Amino acid sequence: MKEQLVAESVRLFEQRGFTNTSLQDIVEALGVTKGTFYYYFPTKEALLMTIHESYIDSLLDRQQRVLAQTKDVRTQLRHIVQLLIEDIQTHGQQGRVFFREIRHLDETNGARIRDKRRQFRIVLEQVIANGVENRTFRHTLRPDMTAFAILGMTNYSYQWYQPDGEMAPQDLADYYVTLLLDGMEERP
Amino acid sequence: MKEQLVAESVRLFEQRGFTNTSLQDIVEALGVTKGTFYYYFPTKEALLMTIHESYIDSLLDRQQRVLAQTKDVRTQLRHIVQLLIEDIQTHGQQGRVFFREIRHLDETNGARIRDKRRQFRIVLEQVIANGVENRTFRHTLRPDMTAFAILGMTNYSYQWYQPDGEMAPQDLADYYVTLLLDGMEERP
Amino acid sequence: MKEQLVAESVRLFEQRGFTNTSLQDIVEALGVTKGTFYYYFPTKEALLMTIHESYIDSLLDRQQRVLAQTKDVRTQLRHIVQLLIEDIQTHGQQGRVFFREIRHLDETNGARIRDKRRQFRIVLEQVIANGVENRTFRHTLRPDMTAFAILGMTNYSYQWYQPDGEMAPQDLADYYVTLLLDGMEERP
Amino acid sequence: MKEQLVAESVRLFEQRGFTNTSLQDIVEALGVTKGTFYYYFPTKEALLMTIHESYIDSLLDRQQRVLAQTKDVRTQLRHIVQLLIEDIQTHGQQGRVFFREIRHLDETNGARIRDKRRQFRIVLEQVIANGVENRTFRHTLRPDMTAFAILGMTNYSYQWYQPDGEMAPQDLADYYVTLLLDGMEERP
DNA sequence: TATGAATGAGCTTTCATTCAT
DNA sequence: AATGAATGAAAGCTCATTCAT
Repeated sequence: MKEQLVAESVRLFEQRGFTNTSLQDIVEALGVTKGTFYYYFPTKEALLMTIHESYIDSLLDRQQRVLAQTKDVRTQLRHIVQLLIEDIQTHGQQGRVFFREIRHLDETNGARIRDKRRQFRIVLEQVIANGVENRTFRHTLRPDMTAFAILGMTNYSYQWYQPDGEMAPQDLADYYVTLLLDGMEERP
Repeated sequence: MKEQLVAESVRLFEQRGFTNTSLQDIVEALGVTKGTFYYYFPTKEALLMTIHESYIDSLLDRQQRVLAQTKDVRTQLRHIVQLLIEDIQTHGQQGRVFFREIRHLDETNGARIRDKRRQFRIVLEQVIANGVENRTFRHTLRPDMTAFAILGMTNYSYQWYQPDGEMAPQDLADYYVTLLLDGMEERP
Repeated sequence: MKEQLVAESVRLFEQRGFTNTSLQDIVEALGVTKGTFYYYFPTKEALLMTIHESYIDSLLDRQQRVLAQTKDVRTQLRHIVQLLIEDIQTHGQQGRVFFREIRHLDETNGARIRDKRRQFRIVLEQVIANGVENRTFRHTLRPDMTAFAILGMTNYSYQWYQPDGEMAPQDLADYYVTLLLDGMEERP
Repeated sequence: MKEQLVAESVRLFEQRGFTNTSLQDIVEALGVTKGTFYYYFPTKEALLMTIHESYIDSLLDRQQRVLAQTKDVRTQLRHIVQLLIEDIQTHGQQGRVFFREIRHLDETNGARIRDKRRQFRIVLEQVIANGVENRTFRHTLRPDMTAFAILGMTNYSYQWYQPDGEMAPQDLADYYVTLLLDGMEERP
């Protein structure tokens, strides 16, 4: 039941937004009553927090596994981008809720999630910094802003990319990595 | 008065979000009453629409001016990125409201804004396509996804970039353009 | 309207208690809507505070006037008892709400009201102390506990005394004062 | 378990009031579940009734024993006052709940408790009436109103008297009895 | 004897909106 | 051009109670 509540909420939050989805909407969709909801969650915000935390924890976890797999920074970068893009297919709704509704967490919870997001970004920065150091990446690269650029690119995909269209997630990820590594400019 | 209402709303919407800002909050901040608000706007959503439309119209307008200035695609690309990044300093709040609250427009208005956003993107795509055609950009480039990548990168800056920090908007824009054109990889 | 809301609330709170009276009950009794209530009071508790404060302020005010009228402690005592007893007829409902529902004020408001109640008691203590000093009252009298005794006696009247019965408020007050001054014991 | 439920409830009802204490609060404080509660009590109100009835029955019982001990009305009066005052130390919480929450009993139960309270008062009235008849007490005394006065005095002590302070319960009882018998006035 | 899941009615509060003035 | 009183629908949340196990 708790899982059903989470699943249904993700669906509705993604469609209508957190504030525009009432508890009534959620429980009605499941054919239960509001009392049931409050048996499992102390507040509506706690439900949102559950969604956020499970999402970011999963990302962090998979990011760590990527790092453990290989020491090659190009491959690490590629896998992190893949991880994010392929996630759209499996957890797109949850991701969109995650990126959009963080503002509705209370101070404490918001800080906690932002902290974990920062962790993810810092790991990415470190990968880039390592690549700069071992001369895989250009020495003029700034790891921080480059990480922001990559995350902007991938996160935005949640808004427009349809994984069931002509282009497979893997292809989009590859395209982005190539774009990032080689740049736009034609070279002889 | 109408302008004051818009200005104050932008401030509040950015801080607390559209749904979490009540009309009461807005009019109280200006020391007027709700009646006043309804003299100038038929609904709360109409106010949001005003904010959205003025924002995107201004962007489209400036984008057109960029295109008129030069025919060099590299320069056009550079100026479009600059336009978006420098906008953070002057209209950051409005921008964040724009990116975040579009969902609260009604069907008609939402469609209209999305349409104008699409226009902006398509122009960017066209610039890229032109660059591909005249061999400035790599022939393997996909204009659509590349445009999305650029927009993701720049839009995300609204979330993290502090224009009053160590790095000037112009610098960030330059960094992004270089990153886009040259890529990350070290080349001999 | 605000006064009507207060008046009706006093009636209902006295009958059913504060917690058992819903806003719905109050506004329904007046034929208005809940919105109307919240136009005049920020919370239900604020309404209760209004009732409490107006009650105790009135008592304190009348107590001061009693003190100003005469310097004779016997008369002062008599008038304070009269003040409390006669109040049952005019403000019995409000009084019962006052004695009963103070617990439902929040910390700040509760403290404020308790403070004013204490003031009333301390003035009474002072009257008694003065009487002891000038040998009107027995030198073994303890002003504090005697004041509590008097207040217990009078306050309890709000629970059982029916001012429209055979005994007029003035008579009850006189009876109590005599009992207090002379005691129960038969003396030759 | 039943006794634990009662004991914990008394504690909580006294602190927060009957309506403001949820069953959840009670069972949580004991580390059991709501089902357990409903095994022992059919309703929340039944629990309140148990508290009331055990309290008043005990008072009535002790009052009867006082009467059986002596026929001297002065002593009877003294012992009844002592009984009530000393009770604060041993059953203050229960007493405060008793005086405060009777309104939350349903019609039948409320009537039953009020009836027993009346019994207690009537016995007290009878003691006074006997004293008047045998000229121990003044012939102008009205037993009914005098009983109310005494009860007001003693009951109010539950609100302010701290039995662990400087004054022992026995002392307060003695002080009150002396005040009642001798009055406040200095006599040569 | 006790649990835990679920109910449903009711609660206080919020808020966009209306409208006579 | 602006006010202030009022509305009504809906929101998040609480809680006594039920019941199969």
